[in-house]
Amino acid sequence: MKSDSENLNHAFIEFYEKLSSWELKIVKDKGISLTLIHAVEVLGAFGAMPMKELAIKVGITTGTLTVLVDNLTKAKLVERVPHGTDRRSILVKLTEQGTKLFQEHDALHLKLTKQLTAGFNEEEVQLLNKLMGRVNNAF
Amino acid sequence: MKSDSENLNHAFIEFYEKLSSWELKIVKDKGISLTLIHAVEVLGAFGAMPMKELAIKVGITTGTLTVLVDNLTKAKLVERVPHGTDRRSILVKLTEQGTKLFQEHDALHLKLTKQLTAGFNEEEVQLLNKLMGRVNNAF
DNA sequence: TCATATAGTTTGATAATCAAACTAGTTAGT
DNA sequence: ACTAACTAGTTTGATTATCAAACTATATGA
Repeated sequence: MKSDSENLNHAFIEFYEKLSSWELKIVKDKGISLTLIHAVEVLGAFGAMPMKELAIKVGITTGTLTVLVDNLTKAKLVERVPHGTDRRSILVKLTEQGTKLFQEHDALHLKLTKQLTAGFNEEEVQLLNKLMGRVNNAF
Repeated sequence: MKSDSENLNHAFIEFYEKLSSWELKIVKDKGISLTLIHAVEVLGAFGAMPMKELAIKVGITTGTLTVLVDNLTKAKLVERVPHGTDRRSILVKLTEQGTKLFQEHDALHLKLTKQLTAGFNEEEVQLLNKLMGRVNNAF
């Protein structure tokens, strides 16, 4: 007999795996890489941030990020803006077009979320949101 | 004011992002790739399966998977076993050593899950498990 | 001031990945 | 039963992603 924690752990893993596959499929269809959309998602969710911070959040080195941001800049999705007080640092910021991409992607996520909770009533959605919020805060 | 679905959607995305970063860090520390551990996780969770099915679950082409399974085989983590009825097909199966790696990784996940739900009582863990189970089934 | 640390870039090498061609085996329609 | 169409997996050739380490410019602390 498995413990409650083990069951929840496997539910988390299953969710993560399925969401990974979904996300991978979405981005491949658009011909972009998972890392690229991940960067856009982070910038969309947290706002403009320095290279270093973005690299850590996305899970790549700053060297790799330099190339990625070069490409994103060429594609007019982000721009490099000077950091106010530290002249070594550079903020990466979504352009209008980049924000649009983020919002489109976010809309796809929302559609999926609604689909996944189609059998839920309002209270259940709120409850799950509350529990997941507590999980996220403990991260 | 955001709708309940939007809030839940963003909770899901935040959870996914954080778990991605966590997983990436774990595997980088071990010097293995995200795709490799993903394959091991899928095999550990679902059991032996044909190349094609594994490729789809992991989100890569069968060509890429051939190389990956070659490497995993060299590392004695998986083995190719004949498919019972279809001689074109090959099952990829975790070896004893591969199963051990899976279990070690799973233990890390469990530790994280327990940490994330440290503030939960037993009923809340069960409830979250039940809700996530319904979400996973709707995928 | 100067040594040390940090942010970002560049470089050179390696690993991951894909699409397309290929081989071997299966299935369906006649 | 034959053959055409399909499917599973591998190989090949090219491209892309990635890293570690060296490098430049700026910041910080003793």
